[in-house]
Amino acid sequence: MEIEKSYNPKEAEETHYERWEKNGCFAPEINENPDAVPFSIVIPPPNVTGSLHMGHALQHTIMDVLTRWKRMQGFKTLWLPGTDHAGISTQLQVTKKLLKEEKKTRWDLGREEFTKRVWDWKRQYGGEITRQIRREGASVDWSRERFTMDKSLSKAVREVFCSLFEQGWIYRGKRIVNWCPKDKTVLSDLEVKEETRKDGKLVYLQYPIKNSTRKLTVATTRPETMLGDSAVAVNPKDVRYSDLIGEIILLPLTNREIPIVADEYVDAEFGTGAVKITPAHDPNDYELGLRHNLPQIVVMNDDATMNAVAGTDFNGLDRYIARAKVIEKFDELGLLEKIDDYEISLPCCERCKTVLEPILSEQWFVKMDEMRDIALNLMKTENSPRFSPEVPHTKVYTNWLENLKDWTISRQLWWGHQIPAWYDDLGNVFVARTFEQAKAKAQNANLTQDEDVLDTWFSSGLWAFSTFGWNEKRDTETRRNGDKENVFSAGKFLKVSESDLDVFCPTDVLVTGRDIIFLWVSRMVMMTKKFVDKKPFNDVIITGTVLDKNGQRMSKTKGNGVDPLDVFEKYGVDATRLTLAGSSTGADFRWRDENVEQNRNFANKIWNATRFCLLNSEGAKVDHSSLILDENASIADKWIISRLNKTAINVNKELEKYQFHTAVNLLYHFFWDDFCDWYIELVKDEISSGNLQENEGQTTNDKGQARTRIITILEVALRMLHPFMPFLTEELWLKLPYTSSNLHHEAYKNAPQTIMLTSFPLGDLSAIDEKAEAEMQAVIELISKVRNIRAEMSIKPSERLSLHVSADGDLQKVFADNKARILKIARASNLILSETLNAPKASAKAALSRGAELAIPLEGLIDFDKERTRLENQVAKLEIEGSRLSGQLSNEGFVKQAPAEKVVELQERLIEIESQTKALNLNLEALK
RNA sequence: AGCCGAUUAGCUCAAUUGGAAGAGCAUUUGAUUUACAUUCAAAAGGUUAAAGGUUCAAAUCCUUUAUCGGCUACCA
Repeated sequence: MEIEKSYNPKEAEETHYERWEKNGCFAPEINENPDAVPFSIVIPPPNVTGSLHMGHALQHTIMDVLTRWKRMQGFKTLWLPGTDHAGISTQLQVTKKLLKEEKKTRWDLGREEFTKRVWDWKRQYGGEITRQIRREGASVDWSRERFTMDKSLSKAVREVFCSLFEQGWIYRGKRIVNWCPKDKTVLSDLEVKEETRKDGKLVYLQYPIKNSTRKLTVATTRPETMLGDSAVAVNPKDVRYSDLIGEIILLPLTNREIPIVADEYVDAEFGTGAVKITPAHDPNDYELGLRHNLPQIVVMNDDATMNAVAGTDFNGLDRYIARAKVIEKFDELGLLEKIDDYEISLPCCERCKTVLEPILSEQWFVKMDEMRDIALNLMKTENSPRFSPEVPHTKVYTNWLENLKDWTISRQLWWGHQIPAWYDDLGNVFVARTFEQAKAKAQNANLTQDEDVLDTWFSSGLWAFSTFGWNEKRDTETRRNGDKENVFSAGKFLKVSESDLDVFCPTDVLVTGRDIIFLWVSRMVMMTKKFVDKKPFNDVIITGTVLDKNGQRMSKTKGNGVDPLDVFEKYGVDATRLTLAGSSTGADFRWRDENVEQNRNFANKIWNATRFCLLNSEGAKVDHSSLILDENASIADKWIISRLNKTAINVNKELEKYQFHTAVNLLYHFFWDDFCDWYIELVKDEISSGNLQENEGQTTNDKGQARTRIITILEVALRMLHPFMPFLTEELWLKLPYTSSNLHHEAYKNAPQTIMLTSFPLGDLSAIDEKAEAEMQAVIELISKVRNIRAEMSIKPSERLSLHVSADGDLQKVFADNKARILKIARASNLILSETLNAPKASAKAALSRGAELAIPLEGLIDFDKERTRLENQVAKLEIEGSRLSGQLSNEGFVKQAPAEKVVELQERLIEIESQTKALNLNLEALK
C-alpha cells in the first residue's frame, strides 16, 4: 500500500466532510434504531454577519466532540445549526454598503426596499459563517439549519409576543432608557458597556433662590441637562439646607421656577449635597421625579442635539456644544462656581461605542418579575441548568436574576421582527398575531403598524424550541424542501410521528461563553419553561476565553485576533481542534501556535504509526476477537490491551464530566507513549520484515495474528480519537484492511462505511490486567535504567552491553519471557539472570523495584569517580524521600487516622527505598 | 463600591472528594542501516505569590496582604 511519509491534512479535510454530509451522517435519521435515546444540542447561532473566531472554534469543537461521541454510542443525535439575524450589526453592515456604493441612506430607500436589500445581502454574504462551520468538521445537521427570521421562527416570535402581551407580561410605557444617538435606537441594559474616562469634569453651578440673595450650588457632569431641570433635591437630614426645603429656584437660562425638594436619595456627603433633578434625562432623577410629582422635560432630540424646549439659544446644538455654552453662559452670569477634574464612567453603546444618553422614551418592555421567578425556581428546586464549571457561574447567574430589571425589547431599526402592534388614528394599540386579527379588533379602523422591531435576543431566547417547529403543524416545515435528496436514502427515514420538539427538547447541553449567560442563557430558560413547560437544556458548559499570547482578549480593534482559518491552513483542522479541546474546561488560556504545532506533530505520529502497521499488514485485518487474549499471551499484549481498555474507560468517564482536556491527555499519552514508544517497539520484530515469512521460532500464523492484533488496537485507538480528530481518523481508518460498515455500531449498519458511525470504545473492565501492567512496568524500569546508565556513563549506542540482573523467581521469569525484546530495545547482547547479583567490580549498577538489581560490566569503559557520583546522587534522592516517609510513618496521628491502604502504601514504598538504598550503598562500598 | 476568579518549573498549563507536585514547549547531552527529525533516548528545572491558621496530612480548606483579570451596580 502506498502511503505518504507525513500527514497532509488538506486532502482529508476536503473530501470527508462533503461525503459525510451527502450521506446524511449528521442527521439523526441515520440512526436505524427506533428505540435510540436522543441526544441534542442547539448551536448558539452566530451572527449572520459574523465570521469564525477562536471562541466559536473552541465552542464548536466541544459541541462536536460531544455530538460525535454520543453518536458513536448509538444515540439518536442532533446538533442543530443556524444563524442569528443580528439586528443592529446587520443593519449597520448594509447601511455602510449602501452609503459606499450608492451614496444613499436607508431613508432614501424606504423600509420595504431597505429590508429587501438586507435579505439580498444575507443571501449573498450570510453563508460565510456556515461555510466556516463546515470547515471545522462540525457534524451539524444542515437539513435542519435555521435562521432567526425564518418564517416559522418569526411566527413563534409573534406568538410569544402576543401571548405575553395578553398576560400583561409585555407592556408599553415611558421610561428612562439607554439611547444611542448614533444608531438612533434604544438598547437594553445588557447592551450597555461602561467606559471609564479620566478627563471628566464636575461642574459646579449656582442656582439663585427666589426672594433671597442666597444661591444653591449643584454639581453636575452634564451641565446641558440643566435646561430640563425640574427641581433641586437635598437630603432631609442635611442641616445646611433644611431651611431651603420648599423654597423656589429661579432656573438660569430658562424662565422657569423650580422647587427645592427633600429626598433620602441625596447623599449629603457628595458634591455640594444638593442635586439638580432632570427627570427626563436621568434614571434616578426620573424615580425621584415620580415621588415628588415633578414635570418631565425632554430637552434633547434623538441625535443628541438639543430641541426647542431647551430654548432658542440651544435649539439644534449638539449636546457637547450645548454643554460648553451652558458653562459659558453661567460664567457670564457669574454663576459658575468652579470646575473640578473628575474621573467618570460613561455608558456606551456596545456596538458603536457612542456615549449613550439616558432619555425618557416610550418603549416596549418585558416585565421580569414572573420571568425571574421561573428561572430562580428552576435553579432552586432542580439546580437547573447545571453549570459546568459550577463555580462561579451558578452563583453569578442567581445573583443577576435576583436583581433583574424589566427588559427593553423594542428597537428603532428596520431589520428584525417588526412588533405586531398596530395603532389607530387615536393612538389606541392593537396587538395581534396578524394584521387581519388586528383589523378585526380595531373594527377596521385605519391602522399603522408599530415601526419598531424586537431586540434580537428576544428571538434568540426562543431558539431552544422555535427551531424544533414549535407552534407549527407537525411534520411540515421542520424539514426543508430539497434537502431530502441530500440525505442518505438507503437508511430508513423515521416516519416523523412525533415532532422534533418532543424528541429533542430539552436539549442535553448548551455550550457557550460567559458573555451571553444573561443575554441568552437566562432568557432561554425563562422562555422555554414558559412556553413549552420544559427546560431548554440540562447542562450548560461555559467555555473560557481564548486570549492572545500576552494574555489580552482578542479583539478586532486591537488587531490581536488569531484567525482559526489561518491556523487550520497552517497546522490542520484536527490539530487545532485537539488544542482547543485540550484546554481545561472553563478556564481562560493564552493562544500559542506552539501548542498547535505539538498537536500537528501528534497527528503526524498517528499517521506514521498507522503507516507502520499498514506496511506490515499482509495477512492482517481488523478483527476485534484478536483482542481477547488467552493465558499464554505475551506480557506486552496483555499490557497494551489492559492499557487500551483502561484508557477507554477513563476517556468516557472524563467526557461524562466534560473534562475534555483530561480525555485528550489520556489519549495523547496512550497513543504516543504506550502504543508508539513501547508497544510498537516491543513487537516490531514480530510483525515487521515486510512479508509473511517466518521469523525464528515464529509461524506465519503467529505473525498474522500479531499483525491483526496491532492493527485492531490501532483501530480502537482511532475510534477513540475520532471525536477530537475526525478528518485524520477517517482518512486512516478507511485505509485499514477490511474496514467496512460491518464495523459500524448496530444502529448504523446500513450506512456507507465511515469511522464516525463505528461504536465508541467503552472499555472492558475485565480486560484490565494489573498483573501484566506491573510486570510490564518492571520491564520498562529495567530498560530505562539501562538507558540511564548508557547516557550518564557516555557509552556509545553501538556498544552492545551485557546485562546482569538479580531478581526473585517471579521477576526473573518476567525478564526471561521478554528477553529478546529487552535485548533489542536496550541494545544489549546478553541478559544474565540470577538470584543474587554476580558481576565484576567494574560495573555500573542500579537498584530496581522489588529488590532487583542491575549491573552492567564496563571493563575499560567505566570511570569510577563518575560511577560513585552517580550512585551517590541516587542514594541522596532516595534518602530525601525515605526520611520524609519515615517521618510520616512515625507520626502516630497519621498511622491511626489515615486510611489503612494509604499507610500500607507508604510502608511498602519505604521498604522499597530502604532496600534500594542498601543495595546502592553496598555497591558504593565496593568501589572504595 | 460590591461580587467572583487567578497567582504552581524559564514559558503555556494540569493535578478527580485534602493523601508521594505532573505534561508540553524551551534548555543541556547523546542518537540518523528507522513507521515517524513533525523522530528517539537521557538530564536538569518547584519553599505551589506572601504571611498566618485548621489538620496526622494542604497547591487544595479558613483569615489577611499583594498583583492581575472578569462581572455587576453606581457616583448627581
